[in-house]
Amino acid sequence: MRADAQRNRDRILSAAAEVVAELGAEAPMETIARRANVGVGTLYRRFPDRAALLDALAREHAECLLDAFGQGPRGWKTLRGWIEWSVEHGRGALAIALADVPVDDLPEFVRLRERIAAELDAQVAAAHAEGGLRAEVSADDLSQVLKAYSCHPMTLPSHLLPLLLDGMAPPTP
Amino acid sequence: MRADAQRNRDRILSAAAEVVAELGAEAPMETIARRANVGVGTLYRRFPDRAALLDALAREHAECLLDAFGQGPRGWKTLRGWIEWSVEHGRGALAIALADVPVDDLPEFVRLRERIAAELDAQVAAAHAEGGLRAEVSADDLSQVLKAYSCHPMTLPSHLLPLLLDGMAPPTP
DNA sequence: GCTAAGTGGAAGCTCGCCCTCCGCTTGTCT
DNA sequence: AGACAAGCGGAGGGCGAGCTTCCACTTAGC
Repeated sequence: MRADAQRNRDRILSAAAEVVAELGAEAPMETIARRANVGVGTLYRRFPDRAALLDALAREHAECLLDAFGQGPRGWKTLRGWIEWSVEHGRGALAIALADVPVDDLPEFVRLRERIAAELDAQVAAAHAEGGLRAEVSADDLSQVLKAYSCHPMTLPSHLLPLLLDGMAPPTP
Repeated sequence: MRADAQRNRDRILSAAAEVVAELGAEAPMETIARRANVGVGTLYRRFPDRAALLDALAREHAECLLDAFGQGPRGWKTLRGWIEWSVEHGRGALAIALADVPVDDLPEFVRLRERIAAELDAQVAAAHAEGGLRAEVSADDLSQVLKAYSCHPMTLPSHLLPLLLDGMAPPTP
C-alpha cells in the first residue's frame, strides 16, 4: 500500500471516529470525507460501504473501550466510572457498538457488541449484589443510556449524566 | 362546516397528538393522516401545512399543559410533579412546544413557548431558593430533558426519569 | 521518466417525504 | 327524491439529502 494511501486511510478513520461521536452512526459519508480532507471517492475505495467503515472502527477501538473497565473489582463504582469515561472519551466507539445498524456479516462488530453486553451484564449483576445500584435499573437500561449519549449526543446535556447516575444509587432516606 | 368535515378535523388533531408524541414533531404527514383514517388530501385541505397543524395543536393543548402546574406553591415538588405529568400525559403538546421548528408567524405556538419558558424559569428559581434543586441544574437543562423525552421518546427508557429527577435534588451525604 | 496506484468531486440514482390535483362520494337543502 | 356544493382519498409530480460510481487528473515509487 502506497504511503499516501495509508495516511489517508488513517485520516479517514480518525475523522470517522470524531464525526460519529458528534453526529451518531448515521452521519453522512460526505461529512466524514470532508473532515478527513479527502474526497468521497477516496473514502469509498478504502471502505466499500458504511458498514465496512464502522467495522474497521470497531476493530480499532474495541480494545481501549474494554480496557477502560480496568482490572478493579466489579461493582457499581467501577461500572459508573466506566460509563462516565466512555461517554467522555469513547463516544465514537460506543456509537458504533450500540447503533441500530444491521450487522450480521461484520464479525468484529458483532464481537465488540457481545463483549460489551457481557461485561455490562456482569458489572450490573455485581452492582446489584453489593447493593450499589437500584434493582429497577437493568443492564439494558444502562445500555440505552449509553446509546442515547453516544448515538444522539445532542439530546441531553452531558452534565446531567452524573445526576442520573446519582439517582441510580439506592435512595438514602 | 359540514358534519363529516368537523369529525375528520377532530380525528386529525387527535391522531396528530398521538403520532407527534410517539415520533416527534417531524413525523411524516402521511403517518398522521393514516392514523386518523383519512387521506393526506383531507389533512392538507384542513391544515395547509405542517406548521398550521402544529399551531392548531398548540392552541388545543396549551391550557391543559399549563393548568397542570396547578395552583400550589412554586418549588421543586410542584415542578417535579409537573415534569412527570407532562412526560406521561403531555408528550404531544410538549413535543410541539419544544420542537426545533421555526415558528415566527405562528402566534399561538410562540405564546405557548413563552408561557412554558416563563413558568419553568419561575419554578426553577423557586426550587433553587428553597434548596430543593441543585444549583447546577438550570431551567434550560430541564427544558432539554423535557424535549428529549417528548421529541425523541425512543431514546431513553421513561422509568429512568424519576431517577434523573432524584439525582437533581441536593446530595445528602 | 514511466506507470500503476491513488485522488477528488461532479453526476446519476434512490428514497422518503411534501404537497397538489381531480374524479368520485356524501351530506344537506329544497 | 334530486341537485349540487362540500368533502374525500390517494396517485403522482417534485424536491432535497445522501449514497455510490466513474473517470480525467495527479503522484509516489521504482
